[in-house]
Amino acid sequence: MSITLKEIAKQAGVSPSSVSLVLNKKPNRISKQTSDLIQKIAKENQYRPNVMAQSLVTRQTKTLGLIIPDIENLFFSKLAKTLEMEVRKKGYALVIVNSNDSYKEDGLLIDLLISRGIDGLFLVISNEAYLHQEELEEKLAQLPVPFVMIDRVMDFTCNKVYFDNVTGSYLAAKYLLEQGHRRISCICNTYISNNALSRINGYRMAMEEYGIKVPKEYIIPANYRMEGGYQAGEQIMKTDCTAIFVSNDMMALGLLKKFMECGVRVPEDYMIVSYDNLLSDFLFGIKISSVDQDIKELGMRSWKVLQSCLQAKEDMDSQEICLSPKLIIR
Amino acid sequence: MSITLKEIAKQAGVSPSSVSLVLNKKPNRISKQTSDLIQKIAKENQYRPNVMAQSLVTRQTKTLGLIIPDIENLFFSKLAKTLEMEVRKKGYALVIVNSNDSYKEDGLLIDLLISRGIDGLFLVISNEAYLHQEELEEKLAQLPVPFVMIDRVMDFTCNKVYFDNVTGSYLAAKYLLEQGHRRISCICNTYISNNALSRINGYRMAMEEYGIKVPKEYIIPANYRMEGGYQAGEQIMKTDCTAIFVSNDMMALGLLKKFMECGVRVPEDYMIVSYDNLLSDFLFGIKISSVDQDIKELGMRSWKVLQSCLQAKEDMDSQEICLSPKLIIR
DNA sequence: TTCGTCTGATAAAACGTTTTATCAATTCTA
DNA sequence: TAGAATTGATAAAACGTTTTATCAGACGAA
Repeated sequence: MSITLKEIAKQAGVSPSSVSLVLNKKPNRISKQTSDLIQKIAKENQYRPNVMAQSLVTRQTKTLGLIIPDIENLFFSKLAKTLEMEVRKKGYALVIVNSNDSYKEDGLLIDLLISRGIDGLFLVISNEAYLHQEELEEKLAQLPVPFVMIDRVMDFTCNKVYFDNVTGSYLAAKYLLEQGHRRISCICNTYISNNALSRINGYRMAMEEYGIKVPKEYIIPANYRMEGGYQAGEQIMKTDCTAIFVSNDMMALGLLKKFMECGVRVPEDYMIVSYDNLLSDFLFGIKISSVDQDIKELGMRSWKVLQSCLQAKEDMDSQEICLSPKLIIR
Repeated sequence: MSITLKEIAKQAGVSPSSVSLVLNKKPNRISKQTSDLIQKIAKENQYRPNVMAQSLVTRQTKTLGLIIPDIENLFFSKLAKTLEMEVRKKGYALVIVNSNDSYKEDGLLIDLLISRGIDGLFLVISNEAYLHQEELEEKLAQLPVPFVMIDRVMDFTCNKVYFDNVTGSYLAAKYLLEQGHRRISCICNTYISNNALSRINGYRMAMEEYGIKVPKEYIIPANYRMEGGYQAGEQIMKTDCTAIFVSNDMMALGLLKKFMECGVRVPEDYMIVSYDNLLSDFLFGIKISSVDQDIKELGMRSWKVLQSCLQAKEDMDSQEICLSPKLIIR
């Protein structure tokens, strides 16, 4: 059991109030001498304030929650890292929990975090959640703490920070068009999430701009993981397309695996543009342009938004921040 | 602000004690009638106990801490995921923090977590920590909560769960030997961590077994990240070796990048065995055998160890679990 | 009647802090 | 030199629980 503030007070021969005041650097009129003594004793005994006790009176836990679909996914682990580092700078700790991309877990985890006493919540919802929008909206409306939806957002009003997926995939498709391709297929996420839809829309926009009517078989819905991309590979090879826009990196990986196995060359046989730009360290030899999203920026902005809510005395207006992705050409 | 136990007591016209007893289903002599009333009021008002207040008196937070060097590293994010999922099953939450592989952070984070009131700690120390073994030993000895060192352990007695690195690298080197290679170099981590040393030792053991004296220039110390492997690539090419044991996957990645840039073929020019087996999803085309460590097992066993400490009334003997890696041949 | 035994419930301390109003002693001011 | 201002510090309440020892009343038995 570590030393308490009270015990320091006793050792220093002063009152607990003085110790608290000094150690928290609150405006006080304690003499330098006494103050130094207190600090010395605290340091020598490795005093660590009991956060529970502090929380009880200050009504803050200095703890934030982060719900993500999959911590093994580099996108989310990068986000978690940024968030953890940034909030720590302000004295907050971050409880990170994993929903396994399950809507049921989303709900459970929100309750779990709230009852643990977090001051605020970062929320990246599951893909499944898009099947229960109103339900989630209501649940979130009743949260006793401020929250920010990150990356995967919904249409109701709340704090959100996300990327412009339409522009991202528009850029991707346009690049392929500019390279002279006309028969461009699109491998997209089967989930009807906002992001998935936006990514198809951006692609369609670009195609339309070039006056191209997209044949049905060019739109290939797939599971958003590697398997999806792998399976989509078979479909692709049945079409006559010359280029592919893959709407996320995991699918791109699966697709490449399939191609590798079948002796299909990239970019000679198919030119590929992917989304996320998370593979650059891993794919050498294979040149794939990709839509890059600045995850660090995503995290920092989200923290800024949540921070403003935490500082505000009264309820704040919701903030909505949309970040622009950019295409990295390789 | 949600309703408090006190307020329920007032509404029900009973004492807080009664409410507490009833709501916690503690053995009590409250009449069914009173008990029902209390439950009803609690439910109607969506009573959620204040966890801080509870923790303050019960001295447990049902929260555990996890310190890892880098959450972006797949090894650690897998570990974090396993741990988070498992502890949650038992009603614990996990606070995950990132040390950036810095010893200073290790210390800071331990203090941070302790003062936040965790019930127990999972600890993966920084490589740097091996330069301060006694200091860390002392710090850990003074921890007010049970802890488990995971993967990167030290020689003093405490709970530890880790892999047998000697055997792992022995298997790796032996495989190369069995394939007929005799001039085998070893790219190893410059840090003098137990793991790094063990991995060199295993390699040496295998070489000795085959009666091969390892030339000095075959042992190539490098930064343990991609850059290290990349730089080591240059060195390698100056030697006459035909096979390489790379002591972790990130370095292997850097090495491969270098080779790719230089037109060096794998395995034609060099046969490579790496350590960690984390790249299988990412490297297609390139066949690299790798030493596989069952991270899920690592996590589960660590949790089991910590759990036994949490349940034990008195101090327990330290547990030490050493898991065997296996070589995945590709 | 008195004692013992239940029954239903409570009082009060404790957990470790923060915070505000207040106090006593000293120094300044005019 | 009296009053004002400053200095250095504290007392005590409050935060929301848990827990243990205790209490008052009712009932039955001797």
